[in-house]
Amino acid sequence: MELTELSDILKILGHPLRLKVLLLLKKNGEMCVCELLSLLNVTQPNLSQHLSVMRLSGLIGGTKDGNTVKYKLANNEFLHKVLEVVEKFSEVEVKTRWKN
Amino acid sequence: MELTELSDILKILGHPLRLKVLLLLKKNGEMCVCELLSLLNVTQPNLSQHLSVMRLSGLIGGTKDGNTVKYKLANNEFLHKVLEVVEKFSEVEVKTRWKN
DNA sequence: TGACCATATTCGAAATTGCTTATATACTTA
DNA sequence: TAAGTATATAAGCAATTTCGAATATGGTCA
Repeated sequence: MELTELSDILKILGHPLRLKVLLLLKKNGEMCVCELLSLLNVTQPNLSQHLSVMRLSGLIGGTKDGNTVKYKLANNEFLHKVLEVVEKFSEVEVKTRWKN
Repeated sequence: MELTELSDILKILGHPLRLKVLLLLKKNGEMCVCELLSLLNVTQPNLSQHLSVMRLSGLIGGTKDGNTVKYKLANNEFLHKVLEVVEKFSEVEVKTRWKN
């Protein structure tokens, strides 16, 4: 991978909300927007815009399931490795998926 | 470390010039600005500004040696781990220090 | 001292980012 | 079909980033 490609990815990780979403997706495998929305303290359009950024850059993929959209991490080894490092250094307890 | 602290660091890595500088410092241990300047295709103020950003955020440290300033990576384990991942995925041949 | 280095800082303009509010789309269900 | 739900998109604006040009600082050496 080219250096600019790597720095582009790191730049996307360089926002706390996006980083948190990626960690949640890594931990939970697949989540719909409403689940993310219930865990993160942001407005729906704001979250949607960040998801859009990550989708367009290929870091996440979304599949429509009826009325909802489920997102998961893309198959990007660099992304996964960096997220592993982040997990290791993060004290923040990334909440698991809400279960009823 | 808090998530915002981690994303702040990743944000700084999310610029190709800064990333390249950090990789060079990691590889070469210590370099003066003029060496960096000779390897990177940027103006001196531009490089200096980026160095300033990295210095202020604690990712690098500089020591004055007569007329020149030598920079090296700070002792930041998270930074080192991420850079290792970047190195692993980077096809770009990071040039070693210029020798005469 | 005065003329050079190497590096840093300042300033201003252009581009980008991040957010809010409003609206659109698309699917579901009554 | 109409109303509701989930998600996306658009428009506008403030804040931030990035860079170039100009200038400042501080050390060296003749």
